[in-house]
Amino acid sequence: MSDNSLADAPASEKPAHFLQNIIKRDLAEGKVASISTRFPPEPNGYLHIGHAKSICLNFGLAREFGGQCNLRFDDTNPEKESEEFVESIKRDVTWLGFEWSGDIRFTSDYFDRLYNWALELIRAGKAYVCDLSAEQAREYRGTLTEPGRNSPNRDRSVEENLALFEKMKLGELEEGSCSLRAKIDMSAPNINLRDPVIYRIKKVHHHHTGDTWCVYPSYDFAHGQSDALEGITHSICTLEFEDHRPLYEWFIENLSVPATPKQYEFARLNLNYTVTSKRKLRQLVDEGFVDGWDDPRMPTISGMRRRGYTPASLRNFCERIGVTRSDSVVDVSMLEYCVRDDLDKNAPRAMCVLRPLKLTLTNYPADKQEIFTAPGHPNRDDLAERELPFSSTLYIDADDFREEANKKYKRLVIGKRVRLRNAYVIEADECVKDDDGNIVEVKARIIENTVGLDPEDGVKPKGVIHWVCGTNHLKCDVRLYDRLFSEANPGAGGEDFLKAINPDSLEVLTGCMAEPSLAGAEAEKAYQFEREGYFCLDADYSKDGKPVFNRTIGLRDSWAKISQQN
RNA sequence: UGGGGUGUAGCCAAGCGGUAAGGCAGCGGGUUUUGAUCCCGUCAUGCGAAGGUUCGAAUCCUUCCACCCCAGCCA
Repeated sequence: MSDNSLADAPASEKPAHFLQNIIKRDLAEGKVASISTRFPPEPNGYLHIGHAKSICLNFGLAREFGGQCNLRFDDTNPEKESEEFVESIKRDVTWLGFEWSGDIRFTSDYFDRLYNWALELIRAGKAYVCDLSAEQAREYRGTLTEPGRNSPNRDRSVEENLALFEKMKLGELEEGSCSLRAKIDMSAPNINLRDPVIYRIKKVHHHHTGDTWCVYPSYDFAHGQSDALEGITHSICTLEFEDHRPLYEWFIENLSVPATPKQYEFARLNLNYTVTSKRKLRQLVDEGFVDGWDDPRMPTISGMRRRGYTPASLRNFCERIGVTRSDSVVDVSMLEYCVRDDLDKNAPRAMCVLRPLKLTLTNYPADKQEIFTAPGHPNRDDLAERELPFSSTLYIDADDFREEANKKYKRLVIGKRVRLRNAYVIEADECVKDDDGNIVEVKARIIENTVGLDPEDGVKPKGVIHWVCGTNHLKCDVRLYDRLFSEANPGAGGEDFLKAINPDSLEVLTGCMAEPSLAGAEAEKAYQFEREGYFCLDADYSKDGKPVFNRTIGLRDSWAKISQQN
């Protein structure tokens, strides 16, 4: 008879999302032999957490199904694009852990072929040069509820169109004086089909093609054909492009393209208490609300990297939020969970006192020093142990001492005991105050024979606090970050999103004291400062030999809730 | 008021005619030399609403409602 030994539920796998299902079906039905996707950023800003979702999706799908994924810079608008952005994007994709197939692609590499396809359209009578100004074109386009009217130039001869387009290309016509439009249907209910502009004159230097061109293709004209050139099978974009799909398909059907890519849309990522719009992020940078695109408070990939987020935590986050077609706003706690999850498992532990308070051990010889060893991680023995110097003068965190407190407070209180992490149990006797009544020193006694042991008298300490040696520690600054916006949906209801900026998003602590082992900290490498949170050295802020640590995220803090209730 | 989409818990999200997965957050408890981690429990008589079909509906049909996107020579 069968037993239940195998009846345990198989590790429940994440259910496939709609794009995985489409790909499985296409592969099974033989529609495609293998898949090709692409991540197509415009190099006009730094990548943010929303792009991470797209990157994980496109590269992830290719990896999962044994296909390929290209990195393509969609650089059809030289006015906004630059090499700086190209470089940052390459760095971010690589850092996230993905590798693009073959060489990096640029839509601008296809400008010649795109131009020829424009000629093909003109010759077929499916495109024309329109002399309407931008304002006039808007009037002719109609509205959401009214059909548009045909441009007066709609029926120009092929020859004339060819000649005019040639002049556009040669730079003989002024910017804005005319454009090349696809001849589709000015009364189409889908406004994108009302004779969309496919080429415009821009006498602008291009970061990749220099001054070769003074006409540039529009996104709609360039994207699908670029996909076709690269043999992209599944062209994945965000929901707002859904209305463009008929146009995408119109070009593919009406042009002699080498392949027939298909477009699919998914919902972009929204995170509460965060803005994910290049325009807004650029504004924060340009107007000095943050230190730059990679300010640790920014939701950019470079900012998060500097803050201490790990590639694995971001990938895991993108995996957990799912891929659907419904608009959604993910709670930041989901992201925070992912970083803590990764860092808890992998970050070596260390002690750092953020707000030092002198602790004198009155029964410990002033000339004595011990060295304790502490594990690198409470449940991993593959991480190196650390050495902790100990002497009669120590520093503890000011928050960890109170003259008196109720029983919920499990730290140091006069007359009570507490465990110094990895060292002795101590008991506080008195504290010293300055003229203003501020506590400046605590005097305590060690309880003998309590390193690794409970007190022999049976009076166990209720809590554990961290500390650092008074004579042998590393001085450092610590930057504590809070959310950049104090409203869940910055800019909601037509408000200026800048009004939702959290004035306390940054707190710089100076005079912090860390255990000596942290002297060897490397930038971006995560440490858990025990009882505080996860931190990493910031190479840019650290100068003059004084290390500066960024707090990636604090530990979950159930004490905060308890203490606020009282 | 045209076209295109989307509605399952506070948030994300499975489900595709057989009686509401999972995760995050929350709440309760246990372990603990991190008030962390970890572990256990709890959390939708309900699937935007109302009708209808069916033995049976989140799943099918009808109507309605809400929200998002589109009128750049931006992407």
